[in-house]
Amino acid sequence: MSEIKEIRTRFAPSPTGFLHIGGARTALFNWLYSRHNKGKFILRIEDTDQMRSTEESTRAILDAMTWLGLNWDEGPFFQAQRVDIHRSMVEKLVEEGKAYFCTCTPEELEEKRKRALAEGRKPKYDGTCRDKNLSRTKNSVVRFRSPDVGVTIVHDLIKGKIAFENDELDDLIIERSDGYPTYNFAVVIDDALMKITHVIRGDDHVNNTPRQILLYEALGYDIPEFGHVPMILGADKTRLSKRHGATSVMAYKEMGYLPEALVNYLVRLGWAHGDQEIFSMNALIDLFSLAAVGKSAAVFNPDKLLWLNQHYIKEYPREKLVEEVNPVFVKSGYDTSNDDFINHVVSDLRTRSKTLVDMAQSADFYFKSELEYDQEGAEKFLRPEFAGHLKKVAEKLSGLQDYTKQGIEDFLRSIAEKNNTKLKFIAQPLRIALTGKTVSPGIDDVMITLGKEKVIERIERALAYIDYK
RNA sequence: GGUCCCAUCGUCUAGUGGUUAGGACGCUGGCCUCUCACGCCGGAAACCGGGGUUCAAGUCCCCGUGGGACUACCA
Repeated sequence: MSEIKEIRTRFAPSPTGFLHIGGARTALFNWLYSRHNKGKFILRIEDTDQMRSTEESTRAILDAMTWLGLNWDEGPFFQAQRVDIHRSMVEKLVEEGKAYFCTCTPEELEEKRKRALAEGRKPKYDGTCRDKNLSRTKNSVVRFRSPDVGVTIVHDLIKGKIAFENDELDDLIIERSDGYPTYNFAVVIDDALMKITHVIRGDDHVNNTPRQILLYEALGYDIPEFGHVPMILGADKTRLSKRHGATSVMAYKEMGYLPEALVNYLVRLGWAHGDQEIFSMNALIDLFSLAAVGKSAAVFNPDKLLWLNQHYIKEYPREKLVEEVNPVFVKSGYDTSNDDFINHVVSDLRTRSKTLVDMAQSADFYFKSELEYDQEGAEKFLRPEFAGHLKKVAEKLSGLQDYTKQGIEDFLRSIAEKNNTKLKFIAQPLRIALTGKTVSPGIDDVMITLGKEKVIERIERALAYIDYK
């Protein structure tokens, strides 16, 4: 009986910008895999690029993770704070003859690379310093002595077996002249020391994997499992970027998306469970597996995300939806102090809003004290021939006992009947009078939400408008 | 250029040798109806090409083609 190892995954973004859609999905897959296996999810910030890393970015990434509900069990660890460890490992490799100092300048390297490319050779390091047995100098770097024979096999959980000829791999730099480790080295050290069992990341890293495996071996570490998830592409099938619209997770929050919608959308990009489209977080934790992750790149489809968002707005528990939309209402300048009123507004609009921002926009008439009438609608329905109907409604409304959806509908229908007209010719003028628009929630719902008093007030104002005209 | 990955409707995908190739978004026809939505019913829409293997191939193999990634003292 073999010992059962705790599953440990990690998300290791570099803080050089916001958390984007692709990174979020990678984080999500890691999170789900650890949760499904009752393991641990570790967050590590890869900030060894001192030039490009910022604290704001770190903050933004953490915020976005939190918003999505991707909580971490350990960290955030900061790679730059671990350079002493990395350096000591570099030292160890040098001592063991598995790494060496190199004094080739970037300019020389660039020159050689260009020439190799021009002559149709592979632009890999030519080993100039490999056997010179140099020692550290001011601008020296440390290179890994990569084996030039043999084959390195990556057993990828998603893509299967991938073989690389070792002579394709060159002696990569593991420590830069500024003393900081490079990505391929630091990531190996940290993953090994943090006991990461499953490295799940974008498939732009597959070509790095054999180098990293060689490093694991040189360092004497156990090699983790790898799973490379396909990229997310834009509509033109190139790597997703700003050109394709919003790519920042938090931008979607600003646009009125619900985190559940984004998570649900993201998980379905590359992963499927039969025909199922809608997944709660708990369902995902229960069902997620790397075996069901597809191998091919996926195109980001904003329309489907929008549909999911609409779905979640429709299905959210009302209290939760009210909570989510409240800040958006406040931002629009609406008075949200009356809970009962807001509850009604949200109920009226939830089946006709694709985003929270959308909802706030169409909710404006509930909060305005003076309505502006939609021009076409007013011309069509705020006319003398409908004034009588409106007047009747206003007059009789105060006496209406059954102020409910059904009661109001019966009431309006009876007025239509008595005036020998269709409900439509009562409802439409009423709609303009109460909402200023030709499009709104059901007129009965609007009346309930607004309350008798405001309804009568707005009808009177509309009547005045008709007279004035 | 080299290395590596990928390939089912426009898009996301189901499919693990025998299916009328299924679902979803979008598009579209209809129903419902006080408008708009929601909801419901229906429609158009796909196995990149060529060779094998097999009684049988979207599914396995090979070769093309197309797309993508990497090829940094970025991660």
